[in-house]
Amino acid sequence: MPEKNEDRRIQRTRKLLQDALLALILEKGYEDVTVQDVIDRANVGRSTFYAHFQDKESLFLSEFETMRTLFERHLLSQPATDTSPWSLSLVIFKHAQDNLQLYTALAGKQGGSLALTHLQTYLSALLRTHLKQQSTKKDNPPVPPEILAHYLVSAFMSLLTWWLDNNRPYSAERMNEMFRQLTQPGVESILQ
Amino acid sequence: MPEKNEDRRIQRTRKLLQDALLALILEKGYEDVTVQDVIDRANVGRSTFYAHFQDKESLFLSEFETMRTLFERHLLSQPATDTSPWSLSLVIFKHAQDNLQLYTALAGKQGGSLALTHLQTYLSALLRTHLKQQSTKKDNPPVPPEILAHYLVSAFMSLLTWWLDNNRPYSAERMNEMFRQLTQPGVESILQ
Amino acid sequence: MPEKNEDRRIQRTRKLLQDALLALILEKGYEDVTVQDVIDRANVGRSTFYAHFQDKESLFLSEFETMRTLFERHLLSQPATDTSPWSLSLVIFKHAQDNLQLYTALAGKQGGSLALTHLQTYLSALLRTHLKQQSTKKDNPPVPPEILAHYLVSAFMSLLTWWLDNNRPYSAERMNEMFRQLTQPGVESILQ
Amino acid sequence: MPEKNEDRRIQRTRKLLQDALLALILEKGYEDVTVQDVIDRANVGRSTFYAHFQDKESLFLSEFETMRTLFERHLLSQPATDTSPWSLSLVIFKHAQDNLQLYTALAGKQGGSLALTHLQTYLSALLRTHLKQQSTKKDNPPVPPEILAHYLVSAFMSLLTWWLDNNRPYSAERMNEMFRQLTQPGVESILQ
DNA sequence: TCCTAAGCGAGACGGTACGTCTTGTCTTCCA
DNA sequence: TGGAAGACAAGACGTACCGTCTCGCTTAGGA
Repeated sequence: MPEKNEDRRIQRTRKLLQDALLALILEKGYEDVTVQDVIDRANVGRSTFYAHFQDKESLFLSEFETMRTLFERHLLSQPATDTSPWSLSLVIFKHAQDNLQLYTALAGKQGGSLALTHLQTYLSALLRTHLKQQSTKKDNPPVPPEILAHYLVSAFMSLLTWWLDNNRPYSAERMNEMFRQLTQPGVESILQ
Repeated sequence: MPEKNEDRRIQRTRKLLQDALLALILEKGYEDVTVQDVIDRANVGRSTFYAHFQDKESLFLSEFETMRTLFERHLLSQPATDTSPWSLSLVIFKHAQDNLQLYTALAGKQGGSLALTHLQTYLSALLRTHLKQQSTKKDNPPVPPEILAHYLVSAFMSLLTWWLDNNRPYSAERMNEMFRQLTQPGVESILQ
Repeated sequence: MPEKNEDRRIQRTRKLLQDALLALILEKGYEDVTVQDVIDRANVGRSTFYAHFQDKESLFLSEFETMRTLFERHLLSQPATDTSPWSLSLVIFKHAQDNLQLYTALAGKQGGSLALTHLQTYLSALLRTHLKQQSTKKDNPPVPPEILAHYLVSAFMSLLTWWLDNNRPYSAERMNEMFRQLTQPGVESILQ
Repeated sequence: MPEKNEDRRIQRTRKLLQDALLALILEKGYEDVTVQDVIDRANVGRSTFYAHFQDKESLFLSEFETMRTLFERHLLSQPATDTSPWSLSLVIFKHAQDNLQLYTALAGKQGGSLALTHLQTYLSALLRTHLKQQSTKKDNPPVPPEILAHYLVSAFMSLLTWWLDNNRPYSAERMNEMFRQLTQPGVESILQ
């Protein structure tokens, strides 16, 4: 089922724009990149940019979607060991390791707060899906599930962004081990 | 030694601008507020704004400084019970409760990510000061102190911002108790 | 020797474009019509337009040529009465009457100044041809022939465009009679 | 009655823009001048342009108003000889001679058709005012007054623009004499 | 009491980025 | 193989903010 060539041109232009933005974010940070910068870098006309994306934010979010798609494909290809948050977080750390530039541009300090907000939302949803079966054993837990999820995702993201912003001095596995050591005792004491 | 009237006028103008920004942030979010909005609200001339602050960010950071000063005065007035992170966090939760509008504008979702970055930096420094004496007992801790501090501050801030953004359904004390339950077991297992 | 079908298609496309432009000029004026408007109206691809005409102006001038060709065919079919400017102008008034839409779109107020310039040039040439034999009797006429021709054509066009833009309240013959009454005395006083 | 300095700044900027447009029209014609050209030439910010004029056309019309004002001041300073159209036209020819650049940019072939339309309207009104007392002696003139005025103004303008576009080979007085010789016999034959 | 310096409002200004619009070229596909 | 469809580069448009500036008015505090 071959794509139309026409579609291939469109995809090529989209990719040019996405790659240009990615490179520029790493150079000067998301906020400082202008649409003009992007189209100059991508060698693309101004109207072409706006034919593909509503604005800079839309382009940025399309990168986020790219990352999400890549990640979910990766997740499905993994042998399902268990459903604990810490096996999920390990998959993410490793995926970030393998897609370093993309993750750094999105979640690193150059990426602005936009992706972080979306990442928080996405990971919360993922965590909820992942933990479906592990319903709370207690009827009245000392920490409401909503706060628990919020906390866990924030804690994970703080380690992930620290890692990306500090040239990854530890392996993905080591980072995940730290994450587990910091959060597992507290979480388990609450869930029993 | 009374202040000069001239100085009083200056302070008055600064306050007009700060209050105007604060109100506007709560109305439409930091990013969407323009300098024109601020000076219209404060009934101040454009050049007056720039005589007092370099730009919108400077004005915003001056609010942050206000909060920091208020907080440190409050901290010193507290009876020093212990130096654990969780007694410090309780003081902050309570101070936020008492200065709700200020904290919401700065650390809430309307405040943008700017204050959060500064808050992270400030709290990390505060935590380090607070924990000075509690040097790691282990020579080679499983989690480096830098990461530990980063984690703890992030976890705290995630609870604080959640609380501010969700109309504070729990008391400051209850929030702090959750924070302790979530983080203390992990932290102590590392520090022994 | 029948035309090739291919040629007929080409002529058909040209006509579609010309008719589309004509209709659009009458609707919103030459200046406000865009190439996109024309090809939408003509149901023609963008590249097809540019295969046939260099730009909007070329298409417009092709309409002008159409009018010119039609007019000259008409002129030759007329019995040659005399060669005075006022018998020529009568032929034009009558031809305009018979090709109202075309003349209105080109020479009316919707047609922009482009056609008027060309019309001025064309009519000046025509007038010169027509008046060849009537060389100036005076050696040093009080009004140089160039100015005389310019004046006469402008005066004629002012009546023609007024007539087209005001729903032709008088007959072609009556308009021509006015033109003669206004201009003939002055012209003859100069040529003696 | 001194103007405010503030107003003087505004007038200065307006003049910079008007002069820039005038010069650019003479260089490349009204249609080819872009707003960017004007603001570059005037050393003015883009938003400043739009603070003063709605668009290029507005700026152009402000030049027209300048010309009109200058002309009317000139007209009032003239000794009122008689009220015939040909004494009025002489004043215009002479005023054009004295304000050559302005008239050339507006009414010359570089000026586009915009000014000509306005000029036609303005001169028609002026002519009507001038001829108020000379009511038609005939009850049913062979040429309606509306057409007569339209014709007379067009004929005048055709001589004026020819003169400006051809480096004024004759004096203003000579041009006006030609205008009179061409038009007066016809007009008087109609009005008796 | 004057007067001189500073704070201030008002807002013009140059500059830059935005998102929209139109042009003329180019490529791809289909009948 | 010609034409429909439409992606594309180029660049002008009018708008929105920014940070600088010039101008007068007011209002002290020192002469």
